[in-house]
Amino acid sequence: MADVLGSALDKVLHLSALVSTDLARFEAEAGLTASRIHLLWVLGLAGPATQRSLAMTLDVSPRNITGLVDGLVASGHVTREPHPHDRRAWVVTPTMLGEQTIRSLREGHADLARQLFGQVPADRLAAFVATLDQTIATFAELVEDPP
Amino acid sequence: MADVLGSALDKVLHLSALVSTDLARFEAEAGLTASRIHLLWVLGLAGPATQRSLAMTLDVSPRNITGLVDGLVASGHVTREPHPHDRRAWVVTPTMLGEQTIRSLREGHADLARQLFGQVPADRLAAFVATLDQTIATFAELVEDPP
DNA sequence: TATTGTTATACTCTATAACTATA
DNA sequence: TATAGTTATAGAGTATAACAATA
Repeated sequence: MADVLGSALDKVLHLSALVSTDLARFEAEAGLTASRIHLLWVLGLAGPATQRSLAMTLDVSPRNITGLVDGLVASGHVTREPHPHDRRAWVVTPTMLGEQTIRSLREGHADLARQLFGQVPADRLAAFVATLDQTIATFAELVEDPP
Repeated sequence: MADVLGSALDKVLHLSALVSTDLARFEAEAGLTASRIHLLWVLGLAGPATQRSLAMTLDVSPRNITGLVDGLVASGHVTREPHPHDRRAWVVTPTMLGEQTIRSLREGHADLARQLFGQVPADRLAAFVATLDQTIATFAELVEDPP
């Protein structure tokens, strides 16, 4: 009964943990960490960004971004360019290596999705996604108006 | 097309991230960290355990367990008892506070599952769980026999 | 000789607070 | 006065390697 509900949640978390395992393989191969990969991913989505905007997007302190960008500059994945109109700010831009990493990140993500869900019939997959949507929406309501 | 597949994966990860947010609230309330909560959770599932077995279960170094247990002893959630038959080993056991924390952890988990999935019709939930099972099984095959 | 756990050392992620340079 | 980022400081999680005590 209520067991089915808990089991659904457990399985979502289990799948998510498995995907994290897969990411860990990528981390090892690329010599990066999860946080740095996350930053690169965001750069790939939104393009070059100031550290301030990265701090907001990643929901992390500005000081933390300094450290992450330091690491990515050292490994050659991004550069810090002067901001064209604001001499206080830096613009963080992926290098060619960074762009390449972002591409393989995307490919890995798409491959994994294809492998995981490719065999699921279309109607069942649609229902699956709809249930996820409903659940995510429910969660948003909970956060706004806790019981 | 392939977009649906990626979207399914993204949404699983999104829901998982939301659940982690919820856990963060618990962390703040209980004055604990995610790693220490994870250790307590495992103790709740399997009962008192040696540090060695905790290291294997949590897939973390023995040294790391020393630190986590140090923290949980300091906060009064667990005790280190001498192992009855092996004088090298400690047995980590929840205190009354630890047991109480484990209980509220379980309750919070069950509440969340009920809130998230309670409004989903039974047949749809069953299909959801079946899709998760299939996906998790697919992943296990991938890991054993990478493409 | 193998196992359990700790000390030593080091790196990353994270935060807050104080500060500099610039807007 | 407010904002962008860095320096200073601190704590947690993580790892490997060397070591002690015990099996």
